[in-house]
Amino acid sequence: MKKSESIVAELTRGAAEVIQTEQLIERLDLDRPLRVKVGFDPTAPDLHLGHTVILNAMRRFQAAGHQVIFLIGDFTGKIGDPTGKNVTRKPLTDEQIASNAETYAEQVFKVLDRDQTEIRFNSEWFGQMNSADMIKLAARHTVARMLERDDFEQRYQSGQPIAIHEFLYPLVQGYDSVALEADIEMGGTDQKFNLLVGRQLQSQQDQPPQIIITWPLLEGTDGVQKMSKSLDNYIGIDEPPDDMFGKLMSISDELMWRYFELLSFRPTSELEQLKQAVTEGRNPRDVKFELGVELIDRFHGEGVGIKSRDAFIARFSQGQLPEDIPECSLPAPAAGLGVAAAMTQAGLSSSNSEAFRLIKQNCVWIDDVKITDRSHTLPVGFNGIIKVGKRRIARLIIQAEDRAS
RNA sequence: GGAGGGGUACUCAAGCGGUCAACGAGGGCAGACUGUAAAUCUGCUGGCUAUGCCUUCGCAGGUUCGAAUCCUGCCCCCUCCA
Repeated sequence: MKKSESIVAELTRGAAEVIQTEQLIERLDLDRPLRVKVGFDPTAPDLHLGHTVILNAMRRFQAAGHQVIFLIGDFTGKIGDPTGKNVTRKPLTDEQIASNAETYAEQVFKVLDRDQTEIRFNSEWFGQMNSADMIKLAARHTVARMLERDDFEQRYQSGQPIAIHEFLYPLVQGYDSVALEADIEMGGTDQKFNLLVGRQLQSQQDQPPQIIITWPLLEGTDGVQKMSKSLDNYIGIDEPPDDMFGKLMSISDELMWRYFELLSFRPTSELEQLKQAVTEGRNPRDVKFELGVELIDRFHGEGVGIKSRDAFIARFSQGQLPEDIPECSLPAPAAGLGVAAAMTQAGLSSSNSEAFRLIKQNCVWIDDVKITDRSHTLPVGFNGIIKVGKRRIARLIIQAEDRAS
């Protein structure tokens, strides 16, 4: 077995698909740093665990001595991308893109090695193209082939709109590979079509076609849909450790194994041992603790994971109050402030109506006394703990309203 | 350009002159059971200065005591034909 064959197994561990493995081996045998392109659209600057699946893969290539290209699709972002939600995405402004790109860069180097990462923007080459060039690019592909893409097909069949410009997106992304002379492009499994277009365009330009590696999309905390900010089922890598830990604990046991597989750095053999232990009666919750500790350590520093775990046990298993309760001072007239209004102003409910509903459902507690009277009023000078359900908690301080000063 | 179908709350989807803040399902929130798990069961799910009032059914007008429901114009989507 050639040297590269064993490396390939390591580099693609957990990948959904490699097109083509033989080509990858050949390319690795060239014994030069390969250009590994991964595109990110600039709409969602807050990275979540789903993004880290591919970042981990990129890091592995860096560890093997290759050049990773972090491509920000700023030009593409201005077009608007067909999203997985089958809705036409709104184009972004230059300002939004600039600030999003900055946030991206900050977060990405929590995982990637800065020295082996090339950050590029596709407006570099598309900004210079004129309409004739763009039409020439569009002439390289047919409508029928575009409609092969699964989400276009589905939207077309189900009567959802598809704007013409959306057809340009795969071509633009494919052309990025030509411009960057990518050896390898990686993406989520949903990107397969776009990645293949890159191969086609490169061949047409007499470049060796890039090797494609797709990675599974991580399910969100609901365990069904892919993790995404817009579906609010995500765990952000910048989230406070305790929140991150709590969210990880709320995933189902089944999903836990998926997270282990795609996010943990533990070797496969160790995962098998954990599964075996659960089969033999170990509480899955305790195994989930280990996952939480590992990930919190990774994003917040060694030792933080254990702290989060202990805080979690104290709060939810033993019912203690959390250590740092957010404090909220609210101004009130001399007559005091209604609980509902206070809840809304403190961000514990989204509206007064919502607050009244919560009170009606007997889940609002003030200093361990259940509130059942919706007109309950907090007097000026009040200082106490309000709990709404199990998770929302705050210290409320009611102050006299400022007189005109 | 012609013919037809359609736009309802976070999503899907009923309603087709008053009993509609709008059936049902999903999602979400809360409760029970737990391991803040899943599954299951229950309640809630437009807003407000709150037993009443206000705003919502693509947009703008109109008819009517009364419109999501009828009429007119406009916008958008889909299908077939050109």
